[in-house]
Amino acid sequence: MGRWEPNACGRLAQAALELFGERGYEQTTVAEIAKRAGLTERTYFRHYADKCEVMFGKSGVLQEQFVTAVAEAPQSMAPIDAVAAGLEAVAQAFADRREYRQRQAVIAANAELQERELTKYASMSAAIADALRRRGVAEPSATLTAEAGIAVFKVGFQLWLSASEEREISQVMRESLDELKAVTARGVPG
Amino acid sequence: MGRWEPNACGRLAQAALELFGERGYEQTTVAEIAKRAGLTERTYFRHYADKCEVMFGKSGVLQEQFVTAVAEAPQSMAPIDAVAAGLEAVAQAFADRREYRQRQAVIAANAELQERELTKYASMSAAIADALRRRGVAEPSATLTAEAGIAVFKVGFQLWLSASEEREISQVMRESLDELKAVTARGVPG
DNA sequence: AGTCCGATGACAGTGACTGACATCAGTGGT
DNA sequence: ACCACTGATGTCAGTCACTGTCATCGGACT
Repeated sequence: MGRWEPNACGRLAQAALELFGERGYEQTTVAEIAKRAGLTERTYFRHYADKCEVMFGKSGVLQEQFVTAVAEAPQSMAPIDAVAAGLEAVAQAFADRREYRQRQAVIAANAELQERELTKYASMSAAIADALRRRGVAEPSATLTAEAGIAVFKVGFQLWLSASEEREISQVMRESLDELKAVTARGVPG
Repeated sequence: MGRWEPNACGRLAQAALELFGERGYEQTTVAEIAKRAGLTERTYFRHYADKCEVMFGKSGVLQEQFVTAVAEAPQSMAPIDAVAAGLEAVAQAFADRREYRQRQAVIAANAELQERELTKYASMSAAIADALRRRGVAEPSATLTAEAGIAVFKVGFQLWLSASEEREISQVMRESLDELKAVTARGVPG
């Protein structure tokens, strides 16, 4: 038993999510997470760099999907439209809201987790900017377009999660992007 | 001597900046910072919540200036122009680049400090969105406009710091905002 | 059976951060 | 001058995140 049970990472992530939900992030020790997963504290830190990281296991996959979609968008597409393609691509990965709601509730309850989430978004933004640069987009346009895309993603994701009625996330993302385009439109009304 | 020396906060901030620059953030202990400031570790934590915070003393002032400018912009102004007024206002606060270059070099050298910097930006963004809402801007426009403003600030600040020739920061901010407007412009070229 | 390797356990240690209590400097009242 | 009061500081013990090191175990391969 114990040793050599498969999927140690997943068990740790599951245990952490449960415990953070039950008692809160700060009231949970890493030793407790490891114990619930049938492992030791030392082994926890061999799978996750710190106490936060266990909540962000899938963020790498998301980033990769986004970047790939941006990179593979037709060269004729404007940068902002390549980013839109990236948003469309990642939207496919989000299915049932329940999971994400539970997860976001845990993150919303703790400043340390929110801080780490911002880092993940920043990492995505940097990776997207990089993909845009490889498409020939110059600075500072690449960084600004990537930041705009992440802003749309953040807002769209939040809207999708908190909406009372179930909606298509890709639809929400498109609307959010349109909203951004509207508020940054050149002409000053009035 | 020792006790009751004035400006404990400032001495701690100065000591921290020096030590982080000399040996690096991770190679510096809070006890060492406190000692150089003529204080104890315990007193450090009475002035700053954690080891990072000592680097971000002035961020609150910056946020207040930005928010005030947004709030006081003429009601006839579009949201994005109120944010532009905020950018203009904070630009006044940045004088010599040397200070900021040293500071940003320290931050760039450590992930924990970068993470905290993102939190400060997020706090500014939330405060700006709040000011926009008080101007009657609805969601998600308020959040998107605020995020766009922060993106412009980040990019503009970076450009200003890294430019080879000395330039007016308010000018750089205006150009960055124009660039954002350009990349988010509706029409797809080609 | 013997050998090797990667994942885990055990243990000691550092440093960030906190709670509780004592102590000191300056202030104001008498 | 004396004394109470307040707020900033020092002291000390303790928790917990995180790390380095070495022993140990399970499985694969020969």
